[in-house]
Amino acid sequence: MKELEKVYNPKRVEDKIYQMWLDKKYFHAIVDKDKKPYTIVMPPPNITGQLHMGHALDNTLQDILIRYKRMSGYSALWLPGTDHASIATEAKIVEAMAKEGLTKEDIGREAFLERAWAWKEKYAGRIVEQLKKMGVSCDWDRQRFTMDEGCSEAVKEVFVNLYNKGLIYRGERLINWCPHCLTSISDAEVEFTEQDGSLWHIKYPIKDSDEYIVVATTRPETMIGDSGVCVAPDDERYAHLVGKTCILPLVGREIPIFADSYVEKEFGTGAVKMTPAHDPNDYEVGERHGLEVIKIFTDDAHMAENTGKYAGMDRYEARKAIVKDLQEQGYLVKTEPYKHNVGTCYRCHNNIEPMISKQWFVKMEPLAKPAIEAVRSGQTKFVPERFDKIYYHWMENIKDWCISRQLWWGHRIPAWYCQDYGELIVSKETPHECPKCHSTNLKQDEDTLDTWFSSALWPFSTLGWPDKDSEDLKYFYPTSTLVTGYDIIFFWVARMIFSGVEHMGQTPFENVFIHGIVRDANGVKMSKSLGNGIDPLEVIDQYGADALRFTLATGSSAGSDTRYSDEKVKASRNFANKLWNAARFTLMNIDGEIAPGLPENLEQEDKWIISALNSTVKAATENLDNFDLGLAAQKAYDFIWDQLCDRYIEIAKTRLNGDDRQAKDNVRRVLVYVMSSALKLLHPFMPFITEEIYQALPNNEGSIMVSRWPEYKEELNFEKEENSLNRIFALAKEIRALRAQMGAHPTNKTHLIIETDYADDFRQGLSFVEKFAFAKDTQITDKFDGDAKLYSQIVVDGARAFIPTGDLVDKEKEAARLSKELASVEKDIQIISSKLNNQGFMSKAPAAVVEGEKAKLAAAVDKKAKIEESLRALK
RNA sequence: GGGAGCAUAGCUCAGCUGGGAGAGCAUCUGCCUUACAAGCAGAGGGUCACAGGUUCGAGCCCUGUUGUUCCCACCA
Repeated sequence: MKELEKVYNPKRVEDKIYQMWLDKKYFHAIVDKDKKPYTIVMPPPNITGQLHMGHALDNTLQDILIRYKRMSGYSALWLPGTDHASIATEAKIVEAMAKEGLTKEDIGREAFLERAWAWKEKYAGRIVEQLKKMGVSCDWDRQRFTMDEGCSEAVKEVFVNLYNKGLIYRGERLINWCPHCLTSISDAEVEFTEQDGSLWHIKYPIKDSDEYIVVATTRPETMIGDSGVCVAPDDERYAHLVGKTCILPLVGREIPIFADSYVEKEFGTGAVKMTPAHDPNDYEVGERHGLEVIKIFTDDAHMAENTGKYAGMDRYEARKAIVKDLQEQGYLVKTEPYKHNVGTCYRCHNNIEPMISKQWFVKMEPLAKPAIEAVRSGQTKFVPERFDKIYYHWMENIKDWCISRQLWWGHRIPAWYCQDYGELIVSKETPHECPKCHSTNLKQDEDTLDTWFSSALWPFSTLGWPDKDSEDLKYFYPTSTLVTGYDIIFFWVARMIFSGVEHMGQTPFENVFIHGIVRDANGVKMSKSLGNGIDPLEVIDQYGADALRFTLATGSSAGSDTRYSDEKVKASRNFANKLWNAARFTLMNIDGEIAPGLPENLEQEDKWIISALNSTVKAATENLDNFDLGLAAQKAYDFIWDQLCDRYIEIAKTRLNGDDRQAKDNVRRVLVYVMSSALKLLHPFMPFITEEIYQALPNNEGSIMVSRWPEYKEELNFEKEENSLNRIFALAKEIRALRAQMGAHPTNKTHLIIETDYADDFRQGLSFVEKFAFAKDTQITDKFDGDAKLYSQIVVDGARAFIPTGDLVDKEKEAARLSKELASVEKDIQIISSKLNNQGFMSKAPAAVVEGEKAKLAAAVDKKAKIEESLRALK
């Protein structure tokens, strides 16, 4: 006999088991031609990151899938890694240096990178250790980093390939500039937020005239860089001014007035000042009309030297100063409050500044087309499906991707400039001389690449690409499922798809399983600034990793957000404890060896539980295959708690406490069989506790995580036994309800007579009828022949129970109860009859449904008669 | 401006291809029944947002309305 602690203690179990799994190399996937591969690449967490609920959810879902597939006989690879997160990491390091009074420029690029690598060494480990606490079964031997040698090789290969195909180019464009991070960012990295602002109406005098034109703007400070005023072509108010010149107030520059359909007459004054260097729309219009591009901001969003008296001012200081000057000089017509959307940096949330700048871009259209086709043709499927629309919309309207960043931490752009004649050399290897002029005076481009440029290659760069002979790549690519949040479909998923299609000729994954975000108990998004985040590690410390995982898995469904609350985790923890005690019971009742597998002779109740297990296996497996992970978990939960614990274990006690050695042995074998299978079903969700219990059970297959997933078997369906047991449970339930109403104490056992057409079934289950109904001296008969007046009566489908009123006496309550039952059954009869009398129903409903209704009616009529009889007896 | 999701018990959410509404938590009652009080037994509680439509039959399908959340676009 083996003793377990009375309460499950995850802390004692989790680390020990995780280490065992590591030692046994169970997470390590091998290229096995006899098995089918199943591959997941982990969305690499940032090295700046700490484990948060988003990671917890994402990794729980991945671990559930990979464990399920591993147990189902796949060579299951879950490939982990971390992301260098250039902009976020660089910001952290700059911040840390600032505390020492240092800047990047003070220490130089090389020393800075040394610090960055040191940071990586320290913190990449931290997030990995935190992930392990979740119980993730990823192949740590294959762990990768976006800036490791292989991934860097892939980045260079891709850059050079795309450049040679003309899909990467360098040019001056209007880009999003973050004055705080001091780098360009891509369109996807701009977040628009609504801000309170003003719409200033400003007079621009017409040259050689007393007239003026009034423009409306939200950004008066940019007027210093204005190079035109634009009106709608069909605007009669301004038709006479088109082609004329106006004079820029405060500056005195002469700028043209022209027409373009971009302008809408109805908005503002119908006249728009044009600042091509600092507004994306103005830039486009400016291109069409050959406007001068005058850059007036410095990189940190101060007024540049060419802005005269405003030079050196911050952009918002300058705004105040300029508005004041305009007002004093009589150019300001009016100011109205105006709410508008302003682009902010997704990292630091400062207002971005559109700027004209020379950057590197990926030409997107040729890449997007086949990537759209990959999803349209079903090579990659989104789960849930509706996310494909979001994907299409983005891909179809995609603009070129600005990939260069003015940062040091990242993949340096593999481009060199000949300092003598300006020749551009793009190459994987560092060139020694200029191919044109043989000068050795070469300088590498200072910029690095967008972090997402390397993440985009993750599904194949981690498997050995660009080495096309890599065994891993051949076997594990394309990967099976990508699990990620809807918030990075654009940043990451879309870019992986077009990269996979372009460089591998094959989409990177069969399925993209999308989940939502974890919100707090009030439905508010968890965030650092709000301080409403919950630390998964603290939750694990308090309730155990299994409880957290189970909560996240059952609480979330594909594509939807989920709310975290302590109560939910507590409920999961209670479930773990329930399971633990079921195991404790099982082990307490086993001493010595027991034979493996199921016994020859199965009792009615054995068949019932086996059959119920069998159905659960089937349903839960289907759920897992459909990515309904929460449903699968719920089914395992219901089976374990309601069927196994509340019923079968109670039933099993009869034989376990009896004297029949053979019966005892049989029930033990069934118990162990059912318990083992249930543990397996639950293992992907609660890996630690299931492993701990499984290993304590006799005849186990070693570790549960490499055991065989339970299979549905037709020969284990026992419909008859399920029906008869369900009848027994129903009757016992009614009796318990009656007893509760009468306030009968469990030790107050009652005499019981059961009148039923299923007498044999009830006789077989006699011991647990008595157990569940708190009865003794039970008689089973097909015809009751006592004096009904002396009994309380309980009626269910197919059976009637009689309990001497001496035991339970309140006749009035009983009459009320029976009357209520009668009313309910009468209502049933009425509804069913009206259906059966409905011509349409009879002629159009499927035969099986009609038969079902008829059977229901017969049962209800029978029940009604019995209740009426019982009521008469009461009087 | 365009698009998507959601609306079911007090709360959080299930509800498969249409066949008489479920769970957990919370509430109330009674139980320390030798696996488990992190438990057991019982009870109450829902016009399935609203209005139409399709159907023999609608929580589920269709249309519209309202509320709510989110995504995209960015009219200066």
